[in-house]
Order: sequence, then structure tokens, then C-alpha cells
Amino acid sequence: MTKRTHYDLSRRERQIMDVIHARGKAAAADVHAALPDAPSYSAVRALLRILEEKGFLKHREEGPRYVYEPTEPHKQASRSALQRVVETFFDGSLANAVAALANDEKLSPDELKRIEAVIKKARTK
Amino acid sequence: MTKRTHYDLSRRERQIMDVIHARGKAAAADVHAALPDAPSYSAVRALLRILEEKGFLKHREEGPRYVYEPTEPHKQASRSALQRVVETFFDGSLANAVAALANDEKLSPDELKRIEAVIKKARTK
DNA sequence: CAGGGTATGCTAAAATTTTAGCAAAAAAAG
DNA sequence: CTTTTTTTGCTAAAATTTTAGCATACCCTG
Repeated sequence: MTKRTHYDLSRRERQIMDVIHARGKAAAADVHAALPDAPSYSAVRALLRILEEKGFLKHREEGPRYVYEPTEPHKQASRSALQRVVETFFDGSLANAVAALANDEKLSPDELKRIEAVIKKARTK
Repeated sequence: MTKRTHYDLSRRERQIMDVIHARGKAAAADVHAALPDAPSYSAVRALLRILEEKGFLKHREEGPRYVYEPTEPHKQASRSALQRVVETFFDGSLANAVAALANDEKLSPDELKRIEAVIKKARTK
């Protein structure tokens, strides 16, 4: 079984997965509301069903409605999404990526401090 | 004119854009070779033409062939790709993102050192 | 300058994706 | 308990995406 990835998703599927990843979990109505150029509610629901069928999502009943969440653990999904961007756009170097934002002053002093702390901790190991 | 983004790309279109982003520029044959599950050469070329028509790529003739590159400057594209991932998967915090890789020991000592330097420099400003 | 290899342009068919609507069940409201 | 609202399930049509093939031009080699 080949591992299905990011690349196997159609446009809408990807949009929907991103919405759900960002929120952790979501009901059909949430997804519909969150899509910038949403189609009908019906269409969103159809996609959710398809994504579940393909194994990207699972749902549980929460009161009257289905709440969907990714099957892939958040940690794993987020790490591989990040690595993909670093690979594709930053030549595989996270330092390059950090630099891209840091040099454009896109980072608050607090963020800078937190990153520094993270690195310091990692280096002592 | 609404800004077209990542989200407006179909699956193949996205795959191809990623290949070209990673390499900076590429001819049809390069793209074809780089796609993991490439369709016919012909199909790849058709997509390149479409992407150019949509304004995502431009080409110049380089000897006998067309070499394509993104119309959006690399800096800009990479920054927004990174920000999107940080938004979607790391709650908007780059520190969270860095931590995700650092804690899994996915970073070489050299990378760690470089990130530290980047941050230090940014903080002095 | 002839032939082979490698390009592109164009096109139309195949495949997939995307969509909306209707029927039915469950919950909420009155 | 009746009505209204909110769900889901299913389906098939519309729209888009994806594909391959053929015609043609160009470069390179012999």
C-alpha cells in the first residue's frame, strides 16, 4: 500500500484538510463556513465523506452531528508538512526558513525569544 | 483581480509548481523526470502551458527548449508557503514549528547553530 | 543536406472532481 | 405532539482536470 500524501489530494480535498488541521476537528458546517469560496453545504459534506472513505479523516458522532478529524496524528502531519516546505522552498534548511521570516521582521520579540529557548534546549542534549 | 494562490491549483499543477520551486527553474523534461508518478511527457507540457497561461509560470527559450520559472519571486513565494504551514499546523507560531523538529532531533548541530545565529542577529535589531 | 532525436502547439477524449438536490432521520423548538 | 431546523445518505449531472496523440519545427550529427 503506497502511502497517500498531500499530493494525492484534489484541490477541494486539500482545502478541507487544511481547515480541519488548523482547527483540530470540525463539523461539516464549520468547514463550510471556513472555506473562503465555499460551494454548497451539500458539496462540502460529500467531500468529507470521500475523504473519510479515502482514509484521511475519521468521524465520531457528537450529539446530532459528525465531527471529523484527521486520521494522521497532528504531530506527524504537521512535521511532515513543515519538512515539505523546508525541502521545497528552503533547500532543506530550517535555518534558511527561520531567516526568511526573521529578516523580514515578521517575528515578534516574544517569538524570537521562544525560538532561542527552543534551540538552546535542543543544543544541550 | 483576485489574487490567485496555492489554493487555486489543481493537483498536478501544484505538483509541478513544487518541482519548479524546488529547482528554481526547469524544462519540461526535468519536470517530467522529477514527478514521482509522471504522466506522459505530453501531459506535463500541457500543464506547463496552462500554468503559464494562468500566470503562475513564465518561460524563456534556452537553446532549443523552454525553461520555465515561477512568476512570483522566490522570496515571496517561499515566505508565504512557510507562513501558511505555520498558520495551519502550528497555531501561527514559528517557535512551535521549530520546536517540532528540534524536539524530534531532526536538526543537525550545524542547523541548530545557524538558527541560533539568525535569531541572535534579529534580536539585536 | 538527410535523418534522428527532441522540441513545441494544438486538440479532443477520458478520467476525475465538484457540485447541488432530494429523501429521510434525528434533534430542537413551539 | 406537531412543526421546524439541522443533520446525514445518496445520486447523477456539470465542470474541471488530466491525458495522449498527431502535426510540425528545430537542432545536431554524420
